Order: sequence, then structure tokens, then C-alpha cells
Amino acid sequence: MTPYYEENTKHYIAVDCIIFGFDEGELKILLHKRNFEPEKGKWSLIGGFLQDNESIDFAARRILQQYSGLSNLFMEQLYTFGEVERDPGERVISVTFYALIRIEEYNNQLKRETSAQWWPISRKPTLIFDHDKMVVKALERLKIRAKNQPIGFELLPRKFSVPRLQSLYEAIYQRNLDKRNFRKKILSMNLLQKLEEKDKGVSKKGAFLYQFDKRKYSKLVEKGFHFEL
Amino acid sequence: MTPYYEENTKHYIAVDCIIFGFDEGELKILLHKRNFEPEKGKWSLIGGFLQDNESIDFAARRILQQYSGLSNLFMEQLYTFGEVERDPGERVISVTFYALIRIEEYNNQLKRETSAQWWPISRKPTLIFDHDKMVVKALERLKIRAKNQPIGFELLPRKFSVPRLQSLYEAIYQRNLDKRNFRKKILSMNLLQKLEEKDKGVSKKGAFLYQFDKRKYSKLVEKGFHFEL
DNA sequence: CCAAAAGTGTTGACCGTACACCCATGA
DNA sequence: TCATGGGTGTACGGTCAACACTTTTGG
Repeated sequence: MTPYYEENTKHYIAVDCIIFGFDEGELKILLHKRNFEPEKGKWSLIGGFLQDNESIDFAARRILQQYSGLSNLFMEQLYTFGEVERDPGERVISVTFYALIRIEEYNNQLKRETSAQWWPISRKPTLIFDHDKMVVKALERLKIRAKNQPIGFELLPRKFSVPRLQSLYEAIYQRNLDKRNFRKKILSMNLLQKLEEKDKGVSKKGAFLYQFDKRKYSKLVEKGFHFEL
Repeated sequence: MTPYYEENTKHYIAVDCIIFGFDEGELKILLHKRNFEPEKGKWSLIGGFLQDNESIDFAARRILQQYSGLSNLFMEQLYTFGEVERDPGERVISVTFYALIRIEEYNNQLKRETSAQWWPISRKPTLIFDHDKMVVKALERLKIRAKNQPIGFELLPRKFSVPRLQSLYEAIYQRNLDKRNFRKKILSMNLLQKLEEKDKGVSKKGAFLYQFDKRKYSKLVEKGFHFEL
């Protein structure tokens, strides 16, 4: 079109997603086996190429939908990796996103690519290219966000008990929390709606279930409230 | 090379930089007049296109060097903007960086592109494309970083007084700080080395100059210290 | 009846914030 | 001598962290 642009070179752009889930008290990520060269058969993040006529955000949602079968996932752009030799096949710039999935919804969902598999963060295989770096960056961001925004709820079932929420935060921060202090703090925010039901799956006594009240949160934010855990 | 890559399309990639300076008690950004169509003659961030054989970081440093005449600036990748129609000329993905400059070093430096001009943030012109959004994002990031990392010193002369440092933080946070509390906190970190000299430029009494001790900071960080202001 | 998880309050330490006066000096 | 900015200490309130026992119930 305009000559000025044409003096420059174009590049492939990939979108890679770090997809987190929480299950059995552990943080997990969804990986898949790469099905083309180079590094075919190795474990990789979930990704794809940016197409014409789609924004980067759209591409990320498309890829997430395709691999998880779920839409409207929590998702945030992370960082763009642009080393010249990061992909030995061709020069590819990768824009990364991290996303949060409720694993039980994923398990109930069948319409999806099936070569993907959940791996506990602590025991995941080595990944191709610079994907391990991407995971490190995603974990850093997840820690920060979990502290300042109520995103933990995106990883738990809609109904959850306080002890379950606490174990999620323990998995994210990689340290134990005091249960009295934790409960005091989270309940004092008035963001959790107590239900009559109990979760009897973990203990004999059973723990009361709660729901995150998104509307209440939005209203508080408008008034200057700042989530912090 | 591999057929798989070739099924996908390539894109122009731009690097745009939000360059901050601090002068006369105000935060400023460096802008320049765009010299090609579309939007020729309008104010724009400083940027350029990613070339073959350079990493994105390298491209950002190249562009910063070209427009400021300075190298080794503090610089951090911010966000990647990828809406389809963000640049009406051609589809261009923009990877943004923000950078911090000591304005007095910039002023002493002559070997540079000269169409650039400093604008106070509060009175800057409307920028082309989505560049105003980029500035907003850079300001958000700057606030967070200034709080958690000792980056303020990148915007001040090597030797500075405590009141000057305070006024920088006031400009970044957009609110007034208590001078006793500010001084107490910053000095209690033991990161500032007091000099014998005074800055007589602002007050008649003169304010003692300090230097940021980068080595001390690195050592403290190794021991788990976390900067916070 | 006992093992295992749920649930509950208090205290001391520390940190953030608010606040007012004297000092040094150039004009 | 006076206007201007530099420099100093204390007290209060709120938040964070540490800590131990009782309750419930399935097996």
C-alpha cells in the first residue's frame, strides 16, 4: 500500500497459552504433544499462528476454545518473546497469554482437541523452545494477580469451601497459610456468599460452600475497593 | 522451510516506545511528528519496524538509541497491541516498551534525530492510532514499578536531593506525600549514599545530595530484600 | 471411639499516617 | 528581615502474624 511499510519485513506471529488448572491440591498446566517438525513429539504449550483478519486477543480465544472446548475463560496477555533463534524452524514471534480453567468443567467438556494433557507444575516435562521461560513468567504473573485480584475463583468450582480456596492459594504462593487468618481476611471482604450446602467430599464433618459474588465485587471496585490477599 | 509454517501469514511488527523524563517537577514523554502517511504530521510515539536478524529487545534499543542518542537506558517491555485495524495503513502488530531517560543527559547529547520533543504528560497532544492507550498502559506500569523497584533513580540526575526524589514520586503517583514520612522511609532502606555537596539550585538553604547505591541494592536483593515505597 | 478436617479469638509487633516547628540563606 | 524550601520526632490506629482447642461425623 504505502511504500514506507514495504521497506520492512514481515514475520510469523504465534500465540502461545499457559493454561492453569487446580486439582488434587496442585496447580497444573495443560500441555500437548507437538505434531509437526521441528521438535515433533515433544511437549509444548498450546498455541497457534496469528491469522489475517483476527486480533491477537481473538487468536488467543480461538486457540483456547479449540484446545479446551471452553469459551469465556479468564485470560490475560503476558509477554512477547522475540529472540531471533527462539524457534529453529523459522523466525516466529510469540505473544503469550495465560488462562485459568476450572478443571471439572474441562473434564465435562468433550468437543475439543484431545492430545492435550494436564501436568502438575512441579512434575511437568521440559518443554520445547523457550516455553519453559514462558511458564516461569506466567507463574510470576499468576502470583501477583492472585494477590491483587480475585482470580483464584476462576480455578475453583463455582461452589467451594474456604479450606479449598486456602489450599489453592497455598499452591500458588508455594507456602502454607494460617487458616484462622486466611478465613478472617477473605470473609471480611464480604465477597463470598455462604450457602446452606456443605462439601462432604473431603472431611467427615463437611465444610460450608461459598460462592464468589462478582456483582458485589464490581460495585466495591467502583467505590475504590482494592482486593488484596 | 517446513510446509507447516507456510500455511500461515506474516505480519509487520512495529516497536513503539513510551519514553519518560522528569523535569521542572513534571513527568514528560518524548514524542515526534510522524513523517509518512497515514497521519503524517501528527504526533506519535517513537517507534520503528522490527527487522530480520534482530530480536525485539534489540530493535527497541536501536530505536531508543536513534531518537535519544543514549544507550543503556532503563527499558521494559510493556504490552503487544494487535487489533486488526489499529494502523489504517497496513496491518501492523505493535510491541511496546517504556523507557526512562535522565533529561539532562538527553539535553547534553547531540547525536540524535531532532524532530522529537518533550511533552508534559498532562498537556500532551492527542496521538495517532492507539498510542494514547499505550501511554495509559505505560503510566500504569510506571506507577507499579516505581512502588516496587528502585527505578525512580533512572529519571533523576545521578546526584539528587531527597526533596527532588520526593517530587518525582509525587509526579508519578499524582498525589502529595508527607516529607517526613518519605524521608524516613527512603533513608531507612540504606540505599542512598549521602554526599557532602548540596544542591543550591532550588532553595537558599540548599539540600544535601545523595547517590543511589546500586551495588548495595543488588546485595540486599540477594538476601531477600524487597524495595517498596 | 477415634482420626481427620472444620471452625473459632486474642494478643503483641510492626507499619503507615498524621501532624508543627525550627533552620539556613539569598535577596 | 523575611520568604522560601530543608530538615526533624512522636503518637495513634490499623493490619499482620503467631498461636491451641473444640466440634463434627464416617468408618
